[in-house]
Amino acid sequence: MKPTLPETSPPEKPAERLEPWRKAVTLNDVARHVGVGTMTVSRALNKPEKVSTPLRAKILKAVEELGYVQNRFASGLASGTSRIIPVAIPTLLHPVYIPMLEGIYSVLAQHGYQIILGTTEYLVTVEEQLVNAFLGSSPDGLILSGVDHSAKTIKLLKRTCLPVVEVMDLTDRPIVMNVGFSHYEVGVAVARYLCQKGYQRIAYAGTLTEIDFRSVKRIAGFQQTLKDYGLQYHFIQRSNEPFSIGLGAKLLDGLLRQYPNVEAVFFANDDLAAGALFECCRRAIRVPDDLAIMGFNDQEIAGSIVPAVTSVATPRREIGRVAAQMLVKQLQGQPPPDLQLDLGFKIVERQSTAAGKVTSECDLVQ
Amino acid sequence: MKPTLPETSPPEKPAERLEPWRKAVTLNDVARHVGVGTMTVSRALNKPEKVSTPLRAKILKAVEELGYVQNRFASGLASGTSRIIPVAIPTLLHPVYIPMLEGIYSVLAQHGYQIILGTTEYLVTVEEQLVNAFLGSSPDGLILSGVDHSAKTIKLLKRTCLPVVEVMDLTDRPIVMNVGFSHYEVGVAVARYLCQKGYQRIAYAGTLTEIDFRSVKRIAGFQQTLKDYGLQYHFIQRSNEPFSIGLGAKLLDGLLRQYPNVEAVFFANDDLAAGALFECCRRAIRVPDDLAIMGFNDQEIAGSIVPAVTSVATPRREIGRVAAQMLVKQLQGQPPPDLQLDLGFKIVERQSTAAGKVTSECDLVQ
DNA sequence: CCATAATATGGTAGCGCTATCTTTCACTTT
DNA sequence: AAAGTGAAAGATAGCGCTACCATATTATGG
Repeated sequence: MKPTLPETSPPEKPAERLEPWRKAVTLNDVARHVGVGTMTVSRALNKPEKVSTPLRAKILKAVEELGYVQNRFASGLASGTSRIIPVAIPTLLHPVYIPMLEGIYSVLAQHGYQIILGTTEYLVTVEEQLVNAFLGSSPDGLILSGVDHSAKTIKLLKRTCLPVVEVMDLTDRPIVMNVGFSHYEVGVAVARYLCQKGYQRIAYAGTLTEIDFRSVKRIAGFQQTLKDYGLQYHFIQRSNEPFSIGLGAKLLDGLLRQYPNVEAVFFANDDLAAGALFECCRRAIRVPDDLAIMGFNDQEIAGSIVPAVTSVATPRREIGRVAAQMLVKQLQGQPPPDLQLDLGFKIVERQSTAAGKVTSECDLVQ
Repeated sequence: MKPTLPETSPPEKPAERLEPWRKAVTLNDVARHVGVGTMTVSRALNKPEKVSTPLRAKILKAVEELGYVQNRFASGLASGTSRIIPVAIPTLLHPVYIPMLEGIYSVLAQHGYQIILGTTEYLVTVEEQLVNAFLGSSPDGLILSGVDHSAKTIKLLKRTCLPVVEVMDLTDRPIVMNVGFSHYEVGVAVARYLCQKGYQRIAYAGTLTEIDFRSVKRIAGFQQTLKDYGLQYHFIQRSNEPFSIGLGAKLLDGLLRQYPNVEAVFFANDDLAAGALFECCRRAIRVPDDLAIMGFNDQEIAGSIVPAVTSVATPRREIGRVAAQMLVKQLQGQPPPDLQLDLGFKIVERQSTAAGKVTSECDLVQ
């Protein structure tokens, strides 16, 4: 993955339309066709109640006939509201952000907003450029993944005074709004869960463990809690390759090599956990008897695989939906009562760690 | 006598910015700050070679200081080119379209285009509305998934004379450009493959088998080929639930109930195949000895699961990249030599069907 | 040293739309 | 019947930017 992103000045040739480039139908065309003023057509489209029913019918008919499509640029320029919400996610390569995106889309589309998509590749510098590019389309609001941004990004956003929602994580100082859950607390909860299960030699395995702020926070909570439980050796198996099932096997391999008598591993996501599980299968390592495996995000594979993998259910789609709803409310002039929402998470216990005592289905945290 | 007005759609309140809404910095602000004309600033930003180096430096510094961000709306309005490419995919719920989206994004972002995202939910009517909305942002081009559209959509697109790329499927009559592979041929190839393996009682299992045009085509090729091989009974197991691993188990269950002595199943995608495989595991059905399973798309899970699942590798990311590249070329005024590209597919043989004779790794088709 | 051509900058007119104000006119009200 | 009312439609002025053309400045040649 290379972090090349919307360059500010890629001076390409002027865009050329296909040959018989026909000018788009304008409001004026419709107005003349019906024999009314442009404002009347504009109103008929945007504020139907302000135009008499028969006239409106005639106008709508003409719109249909001529194939008129409102030019959002002109409309946006004139009215100062674009109905565009850019959304920045870390990457499209990791399936975890898709449900969130879907949640956002489902709400925003319903309210007539268009979303502009961008990825940060987990880099605040890329995010900075991205936000800059986003602001160029006079958005009505923004949704950013994560709460860690460059100072410049924050300054830029604060100055615009636009409603911004930061999602997937929590922060003390949200730019405006914030919906997510605490990754630190996930680390704490998982470590506590594994300790209470009686495991002593516990490891974490993941990718991008240095640049993905959220995984950094999970690791921090995880390590701190292990320390609190008196376990001194908290092994972190790292990799910088992109997430994938196959990588789970590699991580497991590296882990076993350096920490042969590990008892339980917390993987940074379920794909990795699944890959590790498949590898255990090949190596005849029994799960959970020889090795307990725990995943993160409660993706579908966690529950389907045999043995099913204990995971941390995170409300990704819900986060997207709630974030979009907050934004819409805000834009409708009804600021939501809470500018910050902690949607929490749950440990979903399954067979991959069920060797111990407790076997409750869920363990609500937060 | 004015009668009551039937509302068309509830127009929301005008979007309101957060309280101290500060007007954005404009070109003019920068120009005044530097003490030059607006055109000079505009040029310094867009056509750097047209402005003397010292002046440009001064201007860029002012831009930086004031935090100026070009208003793409105004720019688009004035220049007639927006650097926006809307992309329509069927759904965000199915992981298969994400790599394609990623491919598109990686290329377009590099060239400074922004993408507006929309989903059609596999419905041409929704696509029609979506395209309409898309056209409102004076896009420089469009990317649509699939080649089947409503007459109105086609008319609308043809009239705009915009470069459109239809992806993921092939058609005789592309609107402009077309990148994908033949789903009918996939059906043919899979049926032929299974027949040649010696299977006789062969079934297809999938979802949205009636409205997803691409799966309809695969089924058609599949059925026709089975018929050609003299196999009369081609069982199609259908469901309308969204794709998921869990659904694979359900489909398998229904299938076995109605067609107990089935020998081989072609699933509409690898998630379904994986779900079926897990179910086989639970029921102690041996794969491939009792039942051969084949997937589609060659998602990562197909190769990782045990036993690994034979699948059809489809160049999804590549399709996205190529489509975006064609579009960019077209917009740079260098129309690509071929307006249609068949990127083909491969059958990747793995253990889930390896009972037969052939064990070649790949089988290039088309 | 002036004609001639570059080159560098500024001025102006919209792009298509909506906010805002103004006009028109049917219908009340007194 | 004159004045008042409010709804419906029109006229006008930009939104912030770039295309285009005009102008100022400097470079080149004879």
